[in-house]
Amino acid sequence: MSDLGKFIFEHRTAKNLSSRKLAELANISHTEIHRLENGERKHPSPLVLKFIANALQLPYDDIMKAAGYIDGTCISPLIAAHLAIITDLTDQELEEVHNFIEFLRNKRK
Amino acid sequence: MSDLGKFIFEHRTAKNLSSRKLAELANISHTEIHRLENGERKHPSPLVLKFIANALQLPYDDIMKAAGYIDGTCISPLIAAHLAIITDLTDQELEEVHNFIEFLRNKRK
DNA sequence: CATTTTTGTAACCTAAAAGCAACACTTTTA
DNA sequence: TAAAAGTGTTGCTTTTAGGTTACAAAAATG
Repeated sequence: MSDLGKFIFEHRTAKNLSSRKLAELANISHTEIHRLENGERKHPSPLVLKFIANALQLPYDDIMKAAGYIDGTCISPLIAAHLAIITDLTDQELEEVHNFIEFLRNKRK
Repeated sequence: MSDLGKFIFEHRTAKNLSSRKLAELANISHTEIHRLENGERKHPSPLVLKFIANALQLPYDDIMKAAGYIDGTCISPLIAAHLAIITDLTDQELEEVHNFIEFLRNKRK
């Protein structure tokens, strides 16, 4: 079973939804749900993934990640702006920042 | 012209590439480039977008954003991990981290 | 200026995504 | 326990993404 298949199946069953019921909520065919869960659909369109994410009340990015369409994590533009400060740092510099934060945290106690 | 169309056209011409040349680099047909730039393709697959991003030497997330497939900004898992770390810091501690980053940046020169 | 070469566009074709309908099997429910 | 509704699965059909070829206009080269 594919990564995306597991993702949909787990969350669907966790909500006690049949494939038909999920399909109805997502406004797609139940057949498509079945194919996605069984890895028979190689390249599903982001649109149907969005419908399914909405129906399952899950973040769109999560299902896109499960489908292998994006890697990493998506964040809001607001947080991204604050984060932009450190985006030019090297991995080693990030490591130093990491240590510094640990130092700050220990200083609390 | 669509958002994605503008995106591809601007970056292609900025690199002095013809649609045929870009298509060759991306291993897709030049017709598809044409259709994407003119907004004739409603739902392009993320796969061809990835090919084009690679050919144009641009981040995959940027073209996905232009296509409307993701919103917000995508960050690497590494940076995401560091972001998770600082969520519990106080404003004053964040200020100290900020200063520390400035210090690191100055140390480079 | 004539002739290649490049470029954008359109017509046609193929393959894959997605829907429709029917099928067997299970679980309700009266 | 028999009818009915629900569930997973499988052909078949429709639609659309993407490729191949062809063609006309523009640009380059002699």
